[in-house]
Amino acid sequence: MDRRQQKSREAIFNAFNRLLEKKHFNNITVQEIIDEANVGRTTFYAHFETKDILLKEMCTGIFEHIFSHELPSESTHDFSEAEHGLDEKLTHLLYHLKDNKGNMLGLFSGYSRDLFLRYFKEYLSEIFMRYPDCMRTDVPADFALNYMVGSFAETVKWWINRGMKETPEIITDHYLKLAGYN
Amino acid sequence: MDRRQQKSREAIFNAFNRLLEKKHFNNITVQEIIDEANVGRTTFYAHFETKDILLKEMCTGIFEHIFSHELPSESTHDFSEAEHGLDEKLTHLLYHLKDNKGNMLGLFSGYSRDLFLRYFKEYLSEIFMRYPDCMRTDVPADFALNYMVGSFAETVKWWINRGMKETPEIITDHYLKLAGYN
DNA sequence: CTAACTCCGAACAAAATGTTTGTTAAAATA
DNA sequence: TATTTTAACAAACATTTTGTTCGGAGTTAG
Repeated sequence: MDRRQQKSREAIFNAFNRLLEKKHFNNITVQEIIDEANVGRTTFYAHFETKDILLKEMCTGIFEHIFSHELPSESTHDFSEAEHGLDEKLTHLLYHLKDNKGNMLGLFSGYSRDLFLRYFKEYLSEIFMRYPDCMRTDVPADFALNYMVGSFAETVKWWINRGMKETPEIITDHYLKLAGYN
Repeated sequence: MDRRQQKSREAIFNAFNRLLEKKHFNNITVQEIIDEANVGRTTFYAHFETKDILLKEMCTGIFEHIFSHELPSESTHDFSEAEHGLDEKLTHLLYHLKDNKGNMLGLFSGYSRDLFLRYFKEYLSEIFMRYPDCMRTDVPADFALNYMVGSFAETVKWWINRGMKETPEIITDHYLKLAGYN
């Protein structure tokens, strides 16, 4: 890919991220992003059709990076997955989030956590679906999945809200306790 | 209060609600609301400073109505509360939501559920805090509260998403099962 | 009845949106 | 190296949205 494209794209992402630290997504204008990123108006629209698409692409970028470790390709020998329990997976995931905090401070700790978490849940479902054993069977399956994903996302939000003070191990432990996994 | 004010306010709420059924909050303009409500531009801004405040006032209006039954004043004799368990409270709450569906279809089933749920959770916390017994003690108290509120909100979202097919009793039962209450 | 209040439409400036145009510089290709 | 493609850019543009101001007309309440 053209080096210039990367540079522009990067500049826009960074500017957007900086703005997200200070303002809510809704109240950020394309004009502000352009000014902050110091790119031409035309350039922005050449890269991103709308502000929403910018957000979406930013999120998928993060998640594809984070979840690439968590979701090994289908071709991988299956027992390698079985080796890692759900608790290890979740802990590992939280470590990735904590590490990425610096890069994605705007999305994580800004006024737009909810948007971030909406995309987060999509990827989270993939993980939980790989652990059918931890799913309760006395309620409908999709209800159970939604409950696990939703409550974990809420847990992460709680964690982020307070500045990620606790270790990932502690959070996973608390979560799995309340989820009735232990 | 002036009857004209009520009429205008009502017209704006209804128009906003109709628009929320079709479009996401972000993509609704004040102009559209004005046109749909058939009120003057000046009138809108006389009532609501911004679009966000309009949403907030609409939500608080709903919740104050719904939760007025659920949160009796402090002066009420306490044992009347103790009579009703958490399960009955939640079921009762879900019935209110289901009844109000017609009026608040836009908020409930539109593209802006997340916004609705954010305000919802604030009121929900009030309820759960009245039932400290159902809160786990092997994790921090605020973690437990956040977990209960968050997972219930996610449950409600799931329920709404699918058109509220199940009865409130069923939903409460499923939820309390997974919350480890039974 | 009167005084205060509310609505309305029109007009307004300021800001944001999304597109077009021609030019310049960088990258890919041959 | 020379050529061609590609991207960035500033400037200008029409359009839409925002939020405010004005005077006039109708409604409400004391």
